[in-house]
Amino acid sequence: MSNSEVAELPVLRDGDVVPCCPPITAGELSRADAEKMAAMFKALSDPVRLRLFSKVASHPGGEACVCDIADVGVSQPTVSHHLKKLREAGLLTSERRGTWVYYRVAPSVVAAMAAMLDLRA
Amino acid sequence: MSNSEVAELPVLRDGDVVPCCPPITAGELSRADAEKMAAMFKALSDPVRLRLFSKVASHPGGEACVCDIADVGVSQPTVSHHLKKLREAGLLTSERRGTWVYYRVAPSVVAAMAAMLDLRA
DNA sequence: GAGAGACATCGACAGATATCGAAGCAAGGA
DNA sequence: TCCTTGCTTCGATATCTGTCGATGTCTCTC
Repeated sequence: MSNSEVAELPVLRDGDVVPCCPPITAGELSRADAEKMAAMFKALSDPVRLRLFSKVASHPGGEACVCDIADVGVSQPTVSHHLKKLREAGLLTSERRGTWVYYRVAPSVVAAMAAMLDLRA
Repeated sequence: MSNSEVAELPVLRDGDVVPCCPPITAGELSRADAEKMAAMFKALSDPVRLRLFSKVASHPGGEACVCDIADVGVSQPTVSHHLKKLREAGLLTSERRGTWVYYRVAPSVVAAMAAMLDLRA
């Protein structure tokens, strides 16, 4: 990822919450809001990331270590790469406990995306 | 319908409806479902497309002609390119009436995406 | 400490994507 | 019929993205 272009798109740190953006029917999106929202959707725009995300989301206890979800048909570095993207988008958080790293869903961000898509015309 | 391995990702024609995919917490996503969902999210993963979409969605009457929404900071061919992507993803439909082409939101597809994001842990 | 296992980062590369100018096509008006 | 306007398609190009093997870092065990 090339550093610092136009939109600063700050990298989210684990645990951050983004209460982003009005429903998409509320009016024209500002450029800044559009950038934020696009970044979140982009995080879910890859089949591998989507499968990783759903594995975490559906895992008992609400969290899963990488070893539990890594079987998605790509190499281990690629899995790590995608998990990083999901983390940076604020969709997942990670925590190291001993040997393993556990991921869990950051609910508020996903809820925000769902709210934006709530059409209710 | 569950035949394809490599997921041919058929281009959607205007008016098609995709009743796609279970909630993301319901369990692991199949490869095919992940491909479908990723294609929809990818359509909204660009700031320009997001702004175009919100302009259509928030336009009085639920539809807008290209001339009404084309001011998003990129050239007119680029606008057309993005509208085509949104059409192919099933998020917008288009109809020519005389000189102008009108776009409107395809609600069912967007509702499907919102449903998938409905966490309800 | 040394070794092993679990993840992350690095470097490289093929394929996809966004963007533009130019050209094409359709519809309406002079 | 020709011209203008609205929109799409085409061709070119710079940039981004997904993927992998190799390597680095952390932690636990012996």
